[in-house]
Amino acid sequence: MFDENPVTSADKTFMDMRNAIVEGRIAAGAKLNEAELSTTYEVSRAVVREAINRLETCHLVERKPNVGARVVQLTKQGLLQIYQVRESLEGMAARLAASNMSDQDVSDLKALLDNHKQTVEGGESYYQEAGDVDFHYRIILGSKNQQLISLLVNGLYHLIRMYRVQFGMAGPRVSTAFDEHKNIAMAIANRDEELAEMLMRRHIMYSRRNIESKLVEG
Amino acid sequence: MFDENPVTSADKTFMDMRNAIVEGRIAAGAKLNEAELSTTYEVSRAVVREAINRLETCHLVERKPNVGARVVQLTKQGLLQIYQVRESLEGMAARLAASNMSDQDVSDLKALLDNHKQTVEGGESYYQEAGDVDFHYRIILGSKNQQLISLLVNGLYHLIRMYRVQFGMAGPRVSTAFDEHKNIAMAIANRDEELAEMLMRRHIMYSRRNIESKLVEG
DNA sequence: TGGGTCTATATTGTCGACACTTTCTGCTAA
DNA sequence: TTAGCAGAAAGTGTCGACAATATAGACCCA
Repeated sequence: MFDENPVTSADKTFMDMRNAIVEGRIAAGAKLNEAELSTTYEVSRAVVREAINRLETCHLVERKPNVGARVVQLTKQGLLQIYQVRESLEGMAARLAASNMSDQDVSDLKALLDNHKQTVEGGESYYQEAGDVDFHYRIILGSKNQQLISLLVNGLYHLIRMYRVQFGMAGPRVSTAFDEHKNIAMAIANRDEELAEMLMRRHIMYSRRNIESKLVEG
Repeated sequence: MFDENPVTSADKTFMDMRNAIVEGRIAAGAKLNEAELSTTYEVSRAVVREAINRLETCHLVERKPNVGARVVQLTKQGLLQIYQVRESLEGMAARLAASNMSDQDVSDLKALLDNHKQTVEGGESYYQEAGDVDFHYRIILGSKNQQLISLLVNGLYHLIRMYRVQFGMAGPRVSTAFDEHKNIAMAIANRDEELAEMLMRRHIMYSRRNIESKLVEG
């Protein structure tokens, strides 16, 4: 959904590694050994290094000169900081989307939610997750602000996914979240910038609180 | 101010190229030829490629597979989009700084402004620019939100500088901006989160308008 | 003359080898 | 016993060469 097809070998290695990290097959905090990875993925070290560079760009790994790269550590504090940033940026995205989305964009968004509704009623949690990501993704694109799009899509989204997957919070708040989505879409359709931003910020805030409560339990 | 000393050869090349781009010695929109750059900076192509990767990370260049990298094009629209994002992110930084800065941080900030005042009265425009960057930088750090810090410092700030330098807007609004800084610092010292955010957002908005008016003239 | 194909050239992508730095290990000496 | 210092091992940084791809230009044909 996010990425075009990988054209170069480094593209593919980057995506493979990214998925491995997001899904925890490469553990959080783990050291990345270039030689080892190059045999695993059957490419040269140069390709692995290129892939690691890009992983660093989307904040999934951290590098230290002459020492190496590690997968980021997942912490409660880190998660909350991401949600703080998300609230601000996606709130803004919703506001901009309300003024910049084309009518076509808006009806596509509604159609997405209709589709989504079916699967929610079916109760399939994976599709719920995917649907949620897709919804947010479209609003980000709808902002038509390239800087914002780049920051969120290339910069934060995979990290968010990583937290969701590894903290085991796929498909929370299913029907509630769906209603929130519907209201946001409505505000955007009405070109109500202020309301769209407010609803999006609250939507993300609720999501954060939901996660916080789970973390305290866990 | 921003960066530690370069430890590796790629670090140095990256910084050199970054300055060259920000200051326009490598023109906006220019194609980056790896072989050529490798002779210019007297390093291997691998090092140049690494540097280009990092330049891409801070949005100063764009790469296309099998084609190459170009310096970003500066457009009025792009500038406005950056300022939109800045308003949101730095507003948030100011709010977080008001709650998270240590008392020591706050007095350092005040001291900075006092120093700054002297140079403003001296009327030295270069120091004005540097002082402005430094002020904003401290508030960003004061937010203590790593994600936010990374997005702004590694992701946006050099691009902003590039616009400022190449659109020839060094040292605008000198004394006005200084007063705004003072008010923001005051709000932070009073731990008034809401006011700090609002003042910062307006400060950046004024700055944007100032630039917009210059652009229409130019 | 215009369009299209094919070749030649330039440029990026990938590779394996070597250089340098860090880290581990075992030894020496107080 | 332990602190500290070699020396070895492991890992990252850098390099030059080769492979694959895209671009530019010549040539052909309608």
